[in-house]
Amino acid sequence: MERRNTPTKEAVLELLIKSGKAMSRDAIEQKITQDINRATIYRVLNRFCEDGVLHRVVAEDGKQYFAVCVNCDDKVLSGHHFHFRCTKCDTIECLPVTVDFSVPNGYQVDGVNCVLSGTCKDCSR
Amino acid sequence: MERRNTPTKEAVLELLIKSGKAMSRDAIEQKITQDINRATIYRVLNRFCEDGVLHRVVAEDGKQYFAVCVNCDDKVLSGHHFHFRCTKCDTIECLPVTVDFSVPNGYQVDGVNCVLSGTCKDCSR
DNA sequence: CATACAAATGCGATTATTTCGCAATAACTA
DNA sequence: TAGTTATTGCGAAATAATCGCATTTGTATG
Repeated sequence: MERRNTPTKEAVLELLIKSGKAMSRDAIEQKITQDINRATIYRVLNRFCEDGVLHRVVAEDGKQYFAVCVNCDDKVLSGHHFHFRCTKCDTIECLPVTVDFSVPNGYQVDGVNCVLSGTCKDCSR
Repeated sequence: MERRNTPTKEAVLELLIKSGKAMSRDAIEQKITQDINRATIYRVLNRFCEDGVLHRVVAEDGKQYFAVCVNCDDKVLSGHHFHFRCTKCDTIECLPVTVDFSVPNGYQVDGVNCVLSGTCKDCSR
């Protein structure tokens, strides 16, 4: 199952890089210039997640958001970090804030999904 | 809009207290003895959340889970705490681990939704 | 105890998100 | 250039959650 380069994949990735935020399938479909099928967008996103190109966040609205984590060089963002969902402008962004925790004995953590919600710095003025 | 006591509400709350975990509408409908309509369960749960009796968690599966936070006296659990979703037994529980963070200037946090996933202590042996 | 008002419920339909199967298309390799 | 197979489009389907509306029921009042 080797990957192939397609205009669709490139367009989705480029959009996510340019936006600098985490986007839902919905938002991607709206913002993207070309016409891509809904199911295809999901498949592209899921493949990118498998390949470690994107990471997936599930917000309190139950929807999946995908981000390319622009600052993956950043040591703070390379690990698990908080996400912030602005309920005003309805965007999700990666916060440069590491998620720190220690679980009780016997628990094995495989995934971390932390989303804060409220008003972002652009909307709070 | 004052609240009334009904058998339905009592049954749902009792089940959640007894379980000691966060349950989805689905799980509640399965475990509860009496026959309650799906929409009603959602309405009961939402009302309990409004009244501060339950708190709502959205897991990475995009589903809503409701917990009564058995240890609300516990100073750790009274505030925002991590939740743990076991992918083996598919249950969600409140962890006695506080969520600590400090957001960049300008952000105003209204909600916290933090879920760790993996294998719980019962399933990891 | 009977009555009236509004909250709560049941039911069916509806919206929204995500996935799946299958046929057609297109990217890569030889 | 041809063949293999990953990728896409399309329609259907699965799942979660909500909504409108008629009916039931809890509670306060006379």
